[in-house]
Amino acid sequence: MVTIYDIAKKVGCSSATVSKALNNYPDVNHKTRNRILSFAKEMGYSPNAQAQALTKKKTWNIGVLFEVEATNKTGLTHYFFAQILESFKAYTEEKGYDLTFLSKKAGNDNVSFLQHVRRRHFDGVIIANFDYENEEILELIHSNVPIVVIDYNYDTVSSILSDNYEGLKLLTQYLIDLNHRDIVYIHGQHSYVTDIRIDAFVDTLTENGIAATKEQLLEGLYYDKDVTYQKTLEVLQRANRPTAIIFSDDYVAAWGVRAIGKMGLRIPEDVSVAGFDGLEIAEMITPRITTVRQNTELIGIQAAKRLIDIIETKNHSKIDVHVGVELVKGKSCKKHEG
Amino acid sequence: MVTIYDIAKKVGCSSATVSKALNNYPDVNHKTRNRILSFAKEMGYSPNAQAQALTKKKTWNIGVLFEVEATNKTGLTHYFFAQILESFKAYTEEKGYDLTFLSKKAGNDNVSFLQHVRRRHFDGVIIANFDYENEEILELIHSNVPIVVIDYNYDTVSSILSDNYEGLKLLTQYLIDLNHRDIVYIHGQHSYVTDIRIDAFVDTLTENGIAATKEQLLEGLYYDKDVTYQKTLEVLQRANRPTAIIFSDDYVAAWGVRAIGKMGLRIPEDVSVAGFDGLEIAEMITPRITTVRQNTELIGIQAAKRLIDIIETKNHSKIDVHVGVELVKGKSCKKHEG
DNA sequence: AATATAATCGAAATCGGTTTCGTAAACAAA
DNA sequence: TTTGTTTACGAAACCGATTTCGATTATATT
Repeated sequence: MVTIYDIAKKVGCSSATVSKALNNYPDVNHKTRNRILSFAKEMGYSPNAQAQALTKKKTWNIGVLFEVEATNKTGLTHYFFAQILESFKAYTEEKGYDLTFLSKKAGNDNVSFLQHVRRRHFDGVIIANFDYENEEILELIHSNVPIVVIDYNYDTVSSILSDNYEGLKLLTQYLIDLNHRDIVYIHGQHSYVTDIRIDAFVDTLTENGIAATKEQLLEGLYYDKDVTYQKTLEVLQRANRPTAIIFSDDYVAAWGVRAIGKMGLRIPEDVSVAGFDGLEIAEMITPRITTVRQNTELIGIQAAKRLIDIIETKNHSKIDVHVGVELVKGKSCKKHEG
Repeated sequence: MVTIYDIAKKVGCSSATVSKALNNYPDVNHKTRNRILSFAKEMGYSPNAQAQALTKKKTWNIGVLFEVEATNKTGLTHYFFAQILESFKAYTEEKGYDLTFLSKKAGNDNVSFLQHVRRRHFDGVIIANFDYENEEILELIHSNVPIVVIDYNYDTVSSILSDNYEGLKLLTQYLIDLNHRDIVYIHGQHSYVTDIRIDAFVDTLTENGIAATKEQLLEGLYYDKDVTYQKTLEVLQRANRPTAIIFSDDYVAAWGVRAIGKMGLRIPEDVSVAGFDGLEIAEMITPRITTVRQNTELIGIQAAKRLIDIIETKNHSKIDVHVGVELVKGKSCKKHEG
């Protein structure tokens, strides 16, 4: 591997001058600078990122914590978060930062997430995780590391969130406008986001003069097809079957559709169905599922912008970004003839 | 940030001794070792990975090149490759390696993939890319960096591949056994893997005494719904419509199903359909699509094993791993009554 | 008691850079 | 010619570790 010392030797100058030439310092003669630059190119010089990080105290490396332990879908294959990461990645890469996954192993020893960050000296960290109250996550959150969180809201950390209230309000109102009164919301496990959605659901019913009963809320599990399948069957077997079901997300909605089919019911004739997230899956299955699209691209970009801003300005202030949502009408909802 | 020098000062010894204690050198007294270890813990010491990499010449970092430029689906949201990466990640993390995405930017300057690797001093690189003949990829391939490639076969680099020949043979034979003769294969763009699959398709037809015509092969694009949609319509409008269609992958098969529906045809009554890869999507849509499951988990693990082996033994020999496939029968194929 | 051996430690070089500060040479101003 | 400024460069310290090798001390052997 070629070092600045090799170049210095060839050029006949000191390593200091080589470093300066490569970093555009003004106190290097044009001629020597050019000699150095051309030799560097000729010899195939690449600066050693580790050595640079050691002196500059900047690694150009962002830690990624995408661990979805609570479900059977882990980070990368989680359709929703994968999209966000994709967009986040595109933006940060453009800005020169590399993305590295955080893990609990470093070389031969086991470490906490924070220890992992300290070792690698990540410039910042992005977190998107279901288990937001995990002790190790909290340790990270309370550290002085630049952090941006997606889909959660901590007291002191900047976060990026879809307008979940608006999302569920749009969906609920849409169903109400289709004359549905008996709507069941099989929501995800409780969390900051879930509770907001539930509030929107209940509020919207109330605003329309519909008294919300506790039978209309059923706790499922995000991105868990088995739990949802069971809950769906449970709902369908009730004496008074709801006329519409809102699922926690499009993924489980797709499986809910299957459960409904198994029961010999038709969508949307017998029961209307809606999902959440705006996954491509909602569009692929038949009938196309009505859903609320979260703008994953924008979420990723905003998260990247905010994180890089914290890193580069060292201003850790909590700034929350709310990203708009959009109702996407499929073919899974129909006017209820009651 | 706490360094070994801080610990040395507290303990009253040299940094060398601290380093030795932390690295289990035998020439440190039990008592001093314990003092050092307890101080290290108390002070919250974390070794600086950059400094360690500088001396040890090992970064515990693997570069990931998952760039699917040829399609509209890039790396992470590509259902198939995301699954492989997920499993690869699990294995390498367990072994203590971190995963970092390769990019063409490093800090403020643009770099080639190889330059990026040289800067970060990745211990190894995993490549899964459609554009395997890309010049920058080739530069990487021909370097001395430990590399493992998925879904392609270079002269000198270890690769991990599904048994694609077997896969398409199973599928074709299955359709033939269902009495289909007029089968069209809308395959992906030409590549090492595609050509093998086409061979298997043609061979199997031939072995069954069916003369393969060129109308039976149509070039589509992996994971591109639009191209596939068009090609599907094209095939369906032919004077003599095929009785079965094999799509390049499950993702496009799902969209093909939609195209077929648009034409007012039923699956599998009017036309049988099959995909490839074994994505969850194949299972989610109606009817469930018959497919060939690639064992993404095993592919990821094998890739990780091979790469770590190259890294740790420094033996770069080309060793190819072939992973078995499995025919997954859905509801999309039916016996042809001719 | 004298010598050989083992146990423990630290100085210093090294990895590959960056950056401060001092200095010599070249040039301009008086 | 003398003094004052630039310009261009390099020695050396530093970032945070690892590792060699020599020195010292303690213990074992005869």
